[in-house]
Amino acid sequence: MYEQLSNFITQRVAVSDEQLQLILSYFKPLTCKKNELIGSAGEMAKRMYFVNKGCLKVYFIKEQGIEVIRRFAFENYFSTSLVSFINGDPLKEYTQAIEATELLYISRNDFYYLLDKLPVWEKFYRNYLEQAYVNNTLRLQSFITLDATERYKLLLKESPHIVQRLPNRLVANYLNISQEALSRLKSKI
Amino acid sequence: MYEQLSNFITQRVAVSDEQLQLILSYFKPLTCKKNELIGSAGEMAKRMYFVNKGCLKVYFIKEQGIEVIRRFAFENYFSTSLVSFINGDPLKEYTQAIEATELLYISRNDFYYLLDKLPVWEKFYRNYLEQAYVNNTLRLQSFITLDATERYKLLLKESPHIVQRLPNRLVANYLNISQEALSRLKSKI
DNA sequence: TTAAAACATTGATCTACATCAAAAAATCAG
DNA sequence: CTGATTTTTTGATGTAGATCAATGTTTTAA
Repeated sequence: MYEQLSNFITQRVAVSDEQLQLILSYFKPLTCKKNELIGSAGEMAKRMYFVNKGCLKVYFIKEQGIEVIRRFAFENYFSTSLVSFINGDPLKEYTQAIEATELLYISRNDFYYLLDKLPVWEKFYRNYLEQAYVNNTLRLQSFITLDATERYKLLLKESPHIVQRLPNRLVANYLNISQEALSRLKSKI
Repeated sequence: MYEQLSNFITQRVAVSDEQLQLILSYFKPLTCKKNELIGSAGEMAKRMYFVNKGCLKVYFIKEQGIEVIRRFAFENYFSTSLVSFINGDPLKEYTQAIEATELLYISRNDFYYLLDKLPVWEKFYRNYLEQAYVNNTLRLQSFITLDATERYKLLLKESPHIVQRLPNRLVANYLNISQEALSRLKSKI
Protein backbone atom coordinates (compact mmCIF):
# COMPACT_ATOMS: atom_id res chain seq x y z
CA MET A 1 0.00 0.00 0.00
CA TYR A 2 2.73 2.45 1.00
CA GLU A 3 5.47 0.82 -1.03
CA GLN A 4 5.13 2.93 -4.17
CA LEU A 5 5.03 6.12 -2.13
CA SER A 6 8.10 5.05 -0.14
CA ASN A 7 9.99 4.41 -3.34
CA PHE A 8 8.91 7.72 -4.79
CA ILE A 9 10.22 9.61 -1.79
CA THR A 10 13.46 7.71 -1.28
CA GLN A 11 14.32 8.10 -4.95
CA ARG A 12 14.18 11.88 -4.55
CA VAL A 13 15.64 12.68 -1.14
CA ALA A 14 17.97 11.00 1.33
CA VAL A 15 15.64 10.17 4.18
CA SER A 16 16.17 8.05 7.31
CA ASP A 17 13.82 5.18 8.12
CA GLU A 18 12.47 7.10 11.04
CA GLN A 19 11.77 10.20 8.97
CA LEU A 20 10.17 8.11 6.26
CA GLN A 21 7.85 6.42 8.76
CA LEU A 22 6.88 9.81 10.17
CA ILE A 23 6.09 11.12 6.70
CA LEU A 24 4.10 8.04 5.69
CA SER A 25 2.09 8.20 8.91
CA TYR A 26 0.37 11.35 7.61
CA PHE A 27 -0.85 9.71 4.42
CA LYS A 28 -4.31 8.14 4.37
CA PRO A 29 -5.82 5.93 1.68
CA LEU A 30 -8.76 6.98 -0.49
CA THR A 31 -10.55 5.01 -3.18
CA CYS A 32 -12.39 6.76 -6.02
CA LYS A 33 -14.84 5.51 -8.57
CA LYS A 34 -14.48 6.30 -12.22
CA ASN A 35 -15.55 9.91 -12.92
CA GLU A 36 -15.66 10.77 -9.23
CA LEU A 37 -14.83 14.40 -8.41
CA ILE A 38 -12.16 14.76 -5.75
CA GLY A 39 -12.43 17.78 -3.48
CA SER A 40 -15.22 20.29 -3.81
CA ALA A 41 -15.43 23.49 -5.82
CA GLY A 42 -15.29 26.78 -3.95
CA GLU A 43 -13.06 25.39 -1.24
CA MET A 44 -9.32 25.59 -1.30
CA ALA A 45 -7.17 22.56 -2.11
CA LYS A 46 -7.02 20.74 1.19
CA ARG A 47 -5.03 17.69 0.16
CA MET A 48 -2.06 16.54 -1.83
CA TYR A 49 -2.65 13.19 -3.55
CA PHE A 50 -0.36 10.36 -4.55
CA VAL A 51 -1.72 7.96 -7.17
CA ASN A 52 -1.20 4.30 -6.32
CA LYS A 53 -3.38 3.00 -9.11
CA GLY A 54 -5.58 4.58 -11.73
CA CYS A 55 -5.56 8.04 -13.21
CA LEU A 56 -6.61 11.59 -12.38
CA LYS A 57 -7.18 14.64 -14.52
CA VAL A 58 -6.72 18.18 -13.25
CA TYR A 59 -8.70 20.75 -15.20
CA PHE A 60 -10.17 24.22 -15.03
CA ILE A 61 -13.36 25.65 -16.48
CA LYS A 62 -13.46 28.12 -19.35
CA GLU A 63 -16.44 30.26 -20.24
CA GLN A 64 -19.69 28.31 -20.77
CA GLY A 65 -18.53 25.47 -18.60
CA ILE A 66 -15.95 24.21 -21.06
CA GLU A 67 -13.33 22.02 -19.39
CA VAL A 68 -9.64 22.51 -20.12
CA ILE A 69 -7.29 19.78 -18.90
CA ARG A 70 -4.11 21.00 -17.28
CA ARG A 71 -2.49 17.65 -16.64
CA PHE A 72 -3.01 13.97 -15.98
CA ALA A 73 -1.67 12.07 -12.98
CA PHE A 74 -1.04 8.36 -13.43
CA GLU A 75 0.44 5.81 -11.05
CA ASN A 76 3.33 7.17 -8.97
CA TYR A 77 2.48 10.81 -9.52
CA PHE A 78 1.80 13.42 -6.91
CA SER A 79 -1.05 15.74 -7.74
CA THR A 80 -3.04 18.60 -6.30
CA SER A 81 -4.60 21.86 -7.42
CA LEU A 82 -1.25 23.45 -6.89
CA VAL A 83 -2.15 27.11 -7.30
CA SER A 84 -4.83 26.80 -4.66
CA PHE A 85 -2.60 24.61 -2.50
CA ILE A 86 0.05 27.36 -2.62
CA ASN A 87 -2.16 30.42 -2.20
CA GLY A 88 -4.96 29.00 -0.13
CA ASP A 89 -7.34 30.57 -2.68
CA PRO A 90 -10.58 28.82 -3.55
CA LEU A 91 -10.07 26.02 -6.07
CA LYS A 92 -10.04 26.93 -9.71
CA GLU A 93 -8.56 23.64 -10.78
CA TYR A 94 -10.69 20.58 -10.27
CA THR A 95 -9.55 16.99 -9.93
CA GLN A 96 -11.47 14.02 -11.24
CA ALA A 97 -10.74 10.30 -11.38
CA ILE A 98 -10.67 9.16 -15.02
CA GLU A 99 -10.56 5.51 -13.97
CA ALA A 100 -11.26 3.71 -10.71
CA THR A 101 -8.38 5.06 -8.67
CA GLU A 102 -6.55 4.32 -5.44
CA LEU A 103 -4.95 7.31 -3.77
CA LEU A 104 -2.96 8.21 -0.72
CA TYR A 105 -3.41 11.74 0.52
CA ILE A 106 -1.87 14.10 3.03
CA SER A 107 -3.79 17.11 4.28
CA ARG A 108 -2.48 20.58 3.49
CA ASN A 109 -2.11 21.23 7.22
CA ASP A 110 -0.02 18.15 7.80
CA PHE A 111 1.98 18.88 4.67
CA TYR A 112 2.91 22.35 5.93
CA TYR A 113 3.56 21.00 9.41
CA LEU A 114 6.06 18.54 7.92
CA LEU A 115 7.71 21.32 5.92
CA ASP A 116 8.56 23.15 9.15
CA LYS A 117 9.44 20.04 11.07
CA LEU A 118 11.53 18.11 8.54
CA PRO A 119 14.13 19.88 6.39
CA VAL A 120 14.11 16.79 4.19
CA TRP A 121 10.45 17.34 3.44
CA GLU A 122 11.15 20.95 2.53
CA LYS A 123 13.74 19.61 0.13
CA PHE A 124 11.28 17.10 -1.25
CA TYR A 125 8.76 19.88 -1.84
CA ARG A 126 11.44 22.02 -3.47
CA ASN A 127 12.09 19.18 -5.87
CA TYR A 128 8.37 18.83 -6.56
CA LEU A 129 7.99 22.56 -7.23
CA GLU A 130 11.00 22.63 -9.50
CA GLN A 131 9.67 19.78 -11.60
CA ALA A 132 6.22 21.34 -11.71
CA TYR A 133 7.76 24.60 -12.89
CA VAL A 134 9.83 22.92 -15.57
CA ASN A 135 6.85 20.93 -16.86
CA ASN A 136 4.70 24.02 -16.97
CA THR A 137 7.35 25.96 -18.82
CA LEU A 138 7.82 23.26 -21.44
CA ARG A 139 4.08 23.00 -21.91
CA LEU A 140 3.74 26.74 -22.37
CA GLN A 141 6.60 26.62 -24.84
CA SER A 142 4.93 23.86 -26.83
CA PHE A 143 1.80 25.99 -27.23
CA ILE A 144 3.83 28.97 -28.39
CA THR A 145 6.19 27.22 -30.77
CA LEU A 146 4.33 24.20 -32.14
CA ASP A 147 1.25 23.69 -34.28
CA ALA A 148 -1.36 21.03 -33.47
CA THR A 149 0.37 18.22 -35.40
CA GLU A 150 3.75 18.93 -33.85
CA ARG A 151 2.23 19.05 -30.36
CA TYR A 152 0.61 15.67 -30.97
CA LYS A 153 3.86 14.15 -32.19
CA LEU A 154 5.69 15.53 -29.18
CA LEU A 155 3.08 14.06 -26.84
CA LEU A 156 3.36 10.72 -28.59
CA LYS A 157 7.11 10.80 -28.09
CA GLU A 158 7.27 12.16 -24.54
CA SER A 159 4.13 10.65 -23.03
CA PRO A 160 2.93 7.78 -25.22
CA HIS A 161 0.94 6.33 -22.30
CA ILE A 162 -1.36 9.38 -22.41
CA VAL A 163 -2.24 8.70 -26.04
CA GLN A 164 -2.53 4.95 -25.55
CA ARG A 165 -4.49 4.91 -22.35
CA LEU A 166 -6.93 7.80 -22.72
CA PRO A 167 -9.76 8.45 -25.17
CA ASN A 168 -9.14 10.87 -28.05
CA ARG A 169 -11.50 13.36 -26.54
CA LEU A 170 -9.24 13.83 -23.52
CA VAL A 171 -6.05 13.81 -25.56
CA ALA A 172 -7.46 16.51 -27.85
CA ASN A 173 -8.53 18.57 -24.88
CA TYR A 174 -5.08 18.27 -23.31
CA LEU A 175 -3.49 19.40 -26.59
CA ASN A 176 -5.98 22.26 -26.70
CA ILE A 177 -7.39 21.32 -30.09
CA SER A 178 -10.82 20.06 -31.10
CA GLN A 179 -11.56 16.34 -31.31
CA GLU A 180 -12.19 16.83 -35.02
CA ALA A 181 -8.79 18.42 -35.56
CA LEU A 182 -7.08 15.59 -33.69
CA SER A 183 -8.91 12.98 -35.74
CA ARG A 184 -7.90 14.70 -38.97
CA LEU A 185 -4.26 15.20 -38.10
CA LYS A 186 -3.90 11.58 -36.95
CA SER A 187 -5.16 10.35 -40.32
CA LYS A 188 -2.46 12.41 -42.04
CA ILE A 189 0.54 11.11 -40.09
CA MET B 1 22.99 49.51 -3.13
CA TYR B 2 21.78 46.54 -1.10
CA GLU B 3 18.76 48.26 0.36
CA GLN B 4 16.22 47.14 -2.22
CA LEU B 5 17.45 43.57 -2.01
CA SER B 6 17.32 43.64 1.81
CA ASN B 7 13.74 44.85 1.67
CA PHE B 8 12.80 42.24 -0.87
CA ILE B 9 14.12 39.45 1.33
CA THR B 10 12.82 40.69 4.68
CA GLN B 11 9.37 41.19 3.19
CA ARG B 12 9.25 37.49 2.30
CA VAL B 13 10.93 35.61 5.13
CA ALA B 14 11.72 36.25 8.79
CA VAL B 15 15.47 36.59 8.78
CA SER B 16 17.91 37.71 11.51
CA ASP B 17 20.35 40.55 10.86
CA GLU B 18 23.20 38.10 10.92
CA GLN B 19 21.57 35.80 8.38
CA LEU B 20 20.69 38.72 6.15
CA GLN B 21 24.26 39.98 6.18
CA LEU B 22 25.50 36.51 5.30
CA ILE B 23 23.07 36.30 2.40
CA LEU B 24 23.91 39.77 1.10
CA SER B 25 27.62 39.01 1.26
CA TYR B 26 27.20 36.60 -1.64
CA PHE B 27 25.66 39.19 -3.95
CA LYS B 28 27.92 41.16 -6.28
CA PRO B 29 27.01 44.21 -8.38
CA LEU B 30 26.94 44.16 -12.17
CA THR B 31 26.18 46.99 -14.57
CA CYS B 32 24.83 46.34 -18.07
CA LYS B 33 24.46 48.55 -21.08
CA LYS B 34 21.27 48.74 -23.08
CA ASN B 35 20.86 45.61 -25.26
CA GLU B 36 23.70 43.79 -23.51
CA LEU B 37 23.37 40.02 -23.35
CA ILE B 38 23.80 38.60 -19.86
CA GLY B 39 25.33 35.14 -19.58
CA SER B 40 26.39 33.19 -22.64
CA ALA B 41 24.51 30.72 -24.77
CA GLY B 42 25.47 27.07 -24.52
CA GLU B 43 26.43 27.35 -20.87
CA MET B 44 24.10 26.66 -18.00
CA ALA B 45 22.60 29.49 -15.98
CA LYS B 46 25.34 30.34 -13.52
CA ARG B 47 23.76 33.27 -11.73
CA MET B 48 20.56 34.49 -10.20
CA TYR B 49 19.99 38.22 -10.73
CA PHE B 50 18.24 40.89 -8.73
CA VAL B 51 17.31 44.06 -10.61
CA ASN B 52 18.16 47.26 -8.76
CA LYS B 53 17.47 49.54 -11.70
CA GLY B 54 16.52 49.04 -15.32
CA CYS B 55 14.88 46.12 -17.03
CA LEU B 56 15.67 42.66 -18.35
CA LYS B 57 13.92 40.41 -20.79
CA VAL B 58 14.15 36.61 -20.67
CA TYR B 59 13.46 34.94 -24.00
CA PHE B 60 14.02 31.79 -25.98
CA ILE B 61 14.60 31.22 -29.68
CA LYS B 62 12.06 29.65 -32.00
CA GLU B 63 12.89 28.24 -35.42
CA GLN B 64 14.68 30.69 -37.76
CA GLY B 65 16.07 32.67 -34.87
CA ILE B 66 12.75 34.18 -33.87
CA GLU B 67 12.79 35.47 -30.30
CA VAL B 68 9.93 34.70 -27.94
CA ILE B 69 9.84 36.66 -24.69
CA ARG B 70 9.04 34.65 -21.61
CA ARG B 71 9.02 37.45 -19.07
CA PHE B 72 10.36 40.85 -18.15
CA ALA B 73 12.16 41.68 -14.92
CA PHE B 74 11.92 45.26 -13.69
CA GLU B 75 13.25 46.86 -10.51
CA ASN B 76 12.96 44.62 -7.45
CA TYR B 77 12.55 41.41 -9.38
CA PHE B 78 14.64 38.29 -9.16
CA SER B 79 15.40 36.70 -12.48
CA THR B 80 17.32 33.85 -14.00
CA SER B 81 16.95 31.25 -16.73
CA LEU B 82 15.13 29.14 -14.20
CA VAL B 83 14.87 25.86 -16.12
CA SER B 84 18.60 25.82 -16.69
CA PHE B 85 19.26 27.03 -13.14
CA ILE B 86 17.20 24.09 -11.86
CA ASN B 87 18.44 21.36 -14.18
CA GLY B 88 21.96 22.55 -14.86
CA ASP B 89 21.17 22.03 -18.56
CA PRO B 90 22.66 24.38 -21.11
CA LEU B 91 20.75 27.64 -21.38
CA LYS B 92 17.76 27.75 -23.63
CA GLU B 93 16.47 30.99 -22.18
CA TYR B 94 18.58 34.04 -22.75
CA THR B 95 18.63 37.24 -20.72
CA GLN B 96 19.17 40.68 -22.17
CA ALA B 97 19.12 44.18 -20.69
CA ILE B 98 16.38 46.23 -22.36
CA GLU B 99 17.64 49.41 -20.74
CA ALA B 100 20.86 50.35 -18.97
CA THR B 101 20.55 48.12 -15.94
CA GLU B 102 22.08 47.71 -12.49
CA LEU B 103 22.02 44.20 -11.10
CA LEU B 104 23.09 42.26 -8.08
CA TYR B 105 23.86 38.62 -8.68
CA ILE B 106 24.57 35.50 -6.70
CA SER B 107 26.31 32.54 -8.30
CA ARG B 108 24.45 29.26 -8.64
CA ASN B 109 27.05 27.59 -6.43
CA ASP B 110 26.67 30.10 -3.66
CA PHE B 111 22.90 29.97 -4.03
CA TYR B 112 22.87 26.19 -3.51
CA TYR B 113 25.38 26.46 -0.71
CA LEU B 114 23.06 28.87 1.08
CA LEU B 115 20.11 26.53 0.52
CA ASP B 116 21.87 23.82 2.51
CA LYS B 117 23.28 26.15 5.11
CA LEU B 118 20.30 28.40 5.85
CA PRO B 119 16.80 26.94 6.22
CA VAL B 120 15.51 30.47 5.82
CA TRP B 121 17.06 30.64 2.38
CA GLU B 122 15.43 27.34 1.45
CA LYS B 123 12.16 28.91 2.53
CA PHE B 124 12.89 32.00 0.49
CA TYR B 125 13.57 29.85 -2.57
CA ARG B 126 10.38 27.88 -1.93
CA ASN B 127 8.48 31.14 -2.01
CA TYR B 128 10.23 32.16 -5.22
CA LEU B 129 9.44 28.82 -6.89
CA GLU B 130 5.82 28.96 -5.79
CA GLN B 131 5.36 32.42 -7.26
CA ALA B 132 7.15 31.44 -10.45
CA TYR B 133 4.86 28.43 -10.76
CA VAL B 134 1.71 30.47 -10.17
CA ASN B 135 2.76 33.13 -12.70
CA ASN B 136 3.56 30.50 -15.29
CA THR B 137 0.25 28.79 -14.74
CA LEU B 138 -1.74 31.99 -15.12
CA ARG B 139 0.18 32.90 -18.25
CA LEU B 140 -0.48 29.48 -19.78
CA GLN B 141 -4.13 29.86 -18.86
CA SER B 142 -4.30 33.26 -20.56
CA PHE B 143 -3.04 31.76 -23.81
CA ILE B 144 -5.58 28.96 -23.64
CA THR B 145 -8.63 30.93 -22.64
CA LEU B 146 -8.18 34.44 -24.07
CA ASP B 147 -7.94 35.92 -27.55
CA ALA B 148 -5.37 38.58 -28.45
CA THR B 149 -7.54 41.55 -27.41
CA GLU B 150 -8.44 40.01 -24.09
CA ARG B 151 -4.81 39.17 -23.37
CA TYR B 152 -3.84 42.77 -24.08
CA LYS B 153 -6.56 44.11 -21.80
CA LEU B 154 -5.48 41.74 -19.05
CA LEU B 155 -1.87 42.86 -19.41
CA LEU B 156 -2.96 46.49 -19.28
CA LYS B 157 -4.84 45.77 -16.07
CA GLU B 158 -2.33 43.51 -14.32
CA SER B 159 0.97 44.97 -15.56
CA PRO B 160 0.36 48.46 -16.97
CA HIS B 161 4.05 49.30 -16.53
CA ILE B 162 4.93 46.73 -19.21
CA VAL B 163 2.69 48.47 -21.73
CA GLN B 164 3.76 51.97 -20.70
CA ARG B 165 7.47 51.40 -20.44
CA LEU B 166 8.25 49.08 -23.33
CA PRO B 167 7.93 49.46 -27.12
CA ASN B 168 4.97 47.84 -28.87
CA ARG B 169 7.23 45.39 -30.55
CA LEU B 170 8.20 43.84 -27.21
CA VAL B 171 4.67 43.98 -25.83
CA ALA B 172 3.35 42.19 -28.92
CA ASN B 173 6.06 39.57 -28.66
CA TYR B 174 5.25 38.99 -25.00
CA LEU B 175 1.55 38.60 -25.86
CA ASN B 176 2.56 36.22 -28.63
CA ILE B 177 0.88 38.20 -31.39
CA SER B 178 2.31 40.14 -34.32
CA GLN B 179 3.09 43.85 -34.03
CA GLU B 180 0.48 44.48 -36.70
CA ALA B 181 -2.20 42.64 -34.77
CA LEU B 182 -1.38 44.60 -31.61
CA SER B 183 -1.53 47.89 -33.49
CA ARG B 184 -4.90 46.99 -34.95
CA LEU B 185 -6.49 45.80 -31.75
CA LYS B 186 -5.30 48.88 -29.86
CA SER B 187 -7.03 51.13 -32.37
CA LYS B 188 -10.28 49.29 -31.76
CA ILE B 189 -10.39 49.60 -27.97
C1' DT C 1 -28.01 -9.08 -26.06
C1' DT C 2 -29.50 -5.01 -27.39
C1' DA C 3 -30.94 -0.20 -26.98
C1' DA C 4 -28.84 3.88 -25.57
C1' DA C 5 -25.17 6.68 -24.75
C1' DA C 6 -20.60 8.14 -25.64
C1' DC C 7 -17.03 8.65 -28.88
C1' DA C 8 -14.79 9.19 -33.55
C1' DT C 9 -14.79 10.52 -38.30
C1' DT C 10 -15.75 13.33 -42.36
C1' DG C 11 -17.34 17.40 -44.90
C1' DA C 12 -18.51 22.39 -45.31
C1' DT C 13 -17.93 26.85 -43.72
C1' DC C 14 -16.02 30.62 -41.04
C1' DT C 15 -12.69 33.52 -38.41
C1' DA C 16 -8.80 35.27 -35.78
C1' DC C 17 -4.64 36.27 -36.64
C1' DA C 18 -0.33 35.49 -39.54
C1' DT C 19 2.41 37.21 -43.24
C1' DC C 20 3.79 40.31 -46.85
C1' DA C 21 4.18 44.95 -48.55
C1' DA C 22 4.41 49.73 -48.22
C1' DA C 23 3.60 54.24 -46.14
C1' DA C 24 3.84 57.15 -42.01
C1' DA C 25 5.72 58.39 -37.66
C1' DA C 26 9.06 58.42 -34.12
C1' DT C 27 13.73 58.05 -32.47
C1' DC C 28 18.59 58.26 -32.81
C1' DA C 29 23.40 59.41 -34.11
C1' DG C 30 26.60 62.48 -36.23
C1' DC D 1 19.23 70.01 -36.67
C1' DT D 2 18.87 66.34 -40.23
C1' DG D 3 19.29 62.20 -42.64
C1' DA D 4 19.08 57.32 -41.29
C1' DT D 5 17.29 53.82 -38.83
C1' DT D 6 13.73 51.85 -36.16
C1' DT D 7 9.02 51.50 -34.96
C1' DT D 8 4.14 51.86 -35.94
C1' DT D 9 0.24 51.89 -38.82
C1' DT D 10 -2.69 50.44 -42.67
C1' DG D 11 -4.10 47.41 -46.46
C1' DA D 12 -4.45 42.94 -48.96
C1' DT D 13 -4.22 38.11 -48.81
C1' DG D 14 -3.61 33.42 -46.82
C1' DT D 15 -4.31 29.61 -43.47
C1' DA D 16 -4.68 26.65 -39.26
C1' DG D 17 -7.89 25.14 -36.85
C1' DA D 18 -12.68 26.30 -34.81
C1' DT D 19 -17.48 25.28 -35.21
C1' DC D 20 -21.60 23.13 -37.01
C1' DA D 21 -23.82 19.18 -38.88
C1' DA D 22 -24.28 14.54 -40.15
C1' DT D 23 -22.86 9.79 -40.03
C1' DG D 24 -20.38 5.86 -38.42
C1' DT D 25 -18.39 3.24 -34.51
C1' DT D 26 -17.57 1.67 -29.95
C1' DT D 27 -18.79 1.21 -25.12
C1' DT D 28 -21.97 0.81 -21.48
C1' DA D 29 -25.57 -0.73 -18.77
C1' DA D 30 -29.95 -3.14 -17.93
